[in-house]
Amino acid sequence: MKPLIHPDIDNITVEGILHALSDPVRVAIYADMAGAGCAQTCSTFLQVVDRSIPKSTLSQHFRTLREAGLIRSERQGVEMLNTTRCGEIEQRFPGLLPAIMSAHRVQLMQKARMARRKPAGSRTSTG
Amino acid sequence: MKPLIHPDIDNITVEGILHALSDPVRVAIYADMAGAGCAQTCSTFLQVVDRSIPKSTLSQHFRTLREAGLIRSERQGVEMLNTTRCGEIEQRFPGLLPAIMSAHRVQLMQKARMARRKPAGSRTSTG
DNA sequence: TCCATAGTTCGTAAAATACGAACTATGGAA
DNA sequence: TTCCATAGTTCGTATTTTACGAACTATGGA
Repeated sequence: MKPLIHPDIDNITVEGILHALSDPVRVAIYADMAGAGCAQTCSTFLQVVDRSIPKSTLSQHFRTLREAGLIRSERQGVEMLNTTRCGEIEQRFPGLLPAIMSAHRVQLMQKARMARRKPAGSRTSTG
Repeated sequence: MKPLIHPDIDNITVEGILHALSDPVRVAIYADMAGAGCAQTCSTFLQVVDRSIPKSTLSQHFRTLREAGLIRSERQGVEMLNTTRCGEIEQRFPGLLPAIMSAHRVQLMQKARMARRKPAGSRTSTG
């Protein structure tokens, strides 16, 4: 098993962060993790991401988050404990993650409103 | 020629914005455009992005920015005038774009510092 | 030693991206 | 009107990235 890669704080890039968080599954994972306040295992997120996502795919998503510098993963017995690196990133890119998380919440709330308005799976046609 | 697609403000997603700005060429274009204060043509950015980038590729980048809702493009005679939609987006996702642009500037400044420190094209080895 | 659990890696099919060639739309000159 | 130049788009294809099942690795416990 190859050792996990955690980039040094100075090698974390804005593009890497944005790319990592531009995927709905990953941003959901990250948001949940940021809100959790304590380290969480990978499998925890099988519940967060309600679709039954293959664990190989989930593993890749964690790798992407890790190599973008967003999270730190440490083996703890048979499982893997993940924590966000938001403190470090806040130092390097002040306000970036809070703004993304805030925007993410705005979007979640809007989605919830839309779902309440039109129950079945219909979408607005946007030319 | 198909009509240009500009998503309605309510259909602009955080993921779409992050994806669009997760490319170094696109974020450079967007940053320049946001700083310009007036509409700019596509070809303007051939200078901003110093690499000689093919115009088909540049066109695709503009399309990505446009369809993510970040910019608005209007034909003006023989050329295309582009403006950011930062006002609208600020309403929907307050603070998101300023934070990304700020982080981008931090990164540019760090790169400039590094380049001054080590003139030739050498990079830090980050395992 | 054997098994279960948690996650990684590999192989391959599907999707996204880059870029040259060909095309479209507009404006100006002959 | 016809022809040409400019600015940008679209198409075709090679390359890169991503998704996911199958096989593998690492740890803990019976």
